[in-house]
Amino acid sequence: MAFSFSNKQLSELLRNVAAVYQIKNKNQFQIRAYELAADSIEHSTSDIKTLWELGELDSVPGLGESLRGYLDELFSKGKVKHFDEIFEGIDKNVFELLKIAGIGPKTAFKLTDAGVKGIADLEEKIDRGTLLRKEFSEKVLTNIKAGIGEYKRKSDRILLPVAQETALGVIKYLEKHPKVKKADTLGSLRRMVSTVGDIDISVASEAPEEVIKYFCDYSLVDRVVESGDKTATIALKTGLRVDLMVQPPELYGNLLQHFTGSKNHNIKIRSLALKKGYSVSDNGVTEVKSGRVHKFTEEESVYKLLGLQFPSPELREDTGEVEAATEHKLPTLIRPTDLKGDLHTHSSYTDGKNTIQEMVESAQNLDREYIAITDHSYPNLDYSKRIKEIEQINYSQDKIRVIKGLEVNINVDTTLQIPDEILAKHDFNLVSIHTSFRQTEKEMTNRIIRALENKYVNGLSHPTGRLLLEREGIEADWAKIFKFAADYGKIIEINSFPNRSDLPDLLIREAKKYKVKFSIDTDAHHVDHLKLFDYGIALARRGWVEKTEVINTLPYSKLEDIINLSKN
DNA sequence: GCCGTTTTCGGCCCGACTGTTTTCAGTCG
Repeated sequence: MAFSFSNKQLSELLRNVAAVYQIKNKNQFQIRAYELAADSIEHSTSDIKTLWELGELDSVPGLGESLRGYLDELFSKGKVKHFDEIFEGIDKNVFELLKIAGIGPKTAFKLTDAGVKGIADLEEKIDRGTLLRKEFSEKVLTNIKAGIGEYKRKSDRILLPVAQETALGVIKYLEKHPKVKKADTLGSLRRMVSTVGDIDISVASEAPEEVIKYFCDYSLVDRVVESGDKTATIALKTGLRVDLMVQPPELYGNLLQHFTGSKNHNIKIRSLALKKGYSVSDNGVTEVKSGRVHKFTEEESVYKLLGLQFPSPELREDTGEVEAATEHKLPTLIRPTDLKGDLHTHSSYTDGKNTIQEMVESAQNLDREYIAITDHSYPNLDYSKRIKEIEQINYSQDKIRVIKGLEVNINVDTTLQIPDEILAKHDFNLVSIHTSFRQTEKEMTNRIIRALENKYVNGLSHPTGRLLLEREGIEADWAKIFKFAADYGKIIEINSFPNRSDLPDLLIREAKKYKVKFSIDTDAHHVDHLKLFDYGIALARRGWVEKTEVINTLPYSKLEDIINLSKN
């Protein structure tokens, strides 16, 4: 008898242990070990329980002998005696209160100790004034109350384009100030993570106090959370937080470097720097012995001083890029200008908003060399009419080639939604899952591989089927699917649509190991969507993808060799 | 509690801001 725990549940459990250790004033490095293990599990592409079953837990970084032992106990007995002892005397409401910004483990503990039963109860007790006492001053409670308000207004994370739009508004406002020399995004936004929790912005200026005051006066501000000499945080009316970091222009490179990488990237860089005798921060790179400070206007110089190849922001996640940069073996990442055409788009024949003609004209205006119109496999569709229309467009002009494509549903019984005779009349057929997302891993893997076995099928689109902030992706044996795709020349799509961003970056890295060929597509359902390539490119770069691994970097003439296009 | 091009012990990234703090703890990124 074994007990099941998802990666998310496991990382939450370890984070809770870390929180209680903080309350109990345990060794800070022990606390960090638990947090690092939680991060590692949360970001793992493999199911931790499956790894445990295979006896491969030691492949997970951050899981040492002790933690592997605890997980072993957890999976076999359903609980861990050591953890139960740790949690003894700790009200479980502590963990709910931690969701409020500004409340950490110690404050959460003090609040539950004072009888608080959760977030709603906390708000009520603050309003009634029953919490006011020495350890919770008026100011502290006002701050917490504002934090609760923001928690209720905002969703956990927002999609990258939404964050970018908000950030652009702030940056445009900042750039109007005469003392602002430069302004950029930082953090997860600059790394182009598909969902973003808050917005970080950098400014180069000789007059930080003036800029910070100006920032706090931004029209969409709900409240100023904090503001000091060189940084400030505001909460917008939407509940979203914006952090500002200011440094003089001669330290702007150091600032960008300090606040772009993930927490673990930064820790690794600074540890590595220490071994070389440097202390790295946004105030410069200091030679520990002499105290000499290196200031840089460009962040490239920081990495150069440390003897590292420059890692593009998208790579700075501590997933091997620091090691690769040490050996100067970072990949040459694909760029937006490398893409020659789009291989996944829809028209008004199915659920697209524009006609084929309109889609083609827009694609041509965007300098695409080709576009595949891949409408859904609706059983009642007039396929001959659609094919004829595409052929006529190709006949009438030679500026852009239109590829007759389809996006075919894979039925739950592994068959395809339409017969082979229809597929055979098209030049590019993608398959995808649009129903029954919750099959077992084994069933789903079989379903996808059966579909890819069809000789008329060229590739798999939006492979995991995830919808960010809405729906988890399917469970499947990706290693098996990637191996099959690589062996039989089937393409795995990187879907640019921001709420899909599918494959996820870590699975792209997995797929690369099997030498899978990708396509980067927009999945456009409207002419405006044809511009979404940048998000697919960003995702591919986060997955370390190079130009040569993506088939639609090829010109039409070379593409024909790969997908056997019929002459039309 | 983890980990190793200073390996099985002794280290473990760096700093800003707030509150009420006269030197620091808590929180955050």
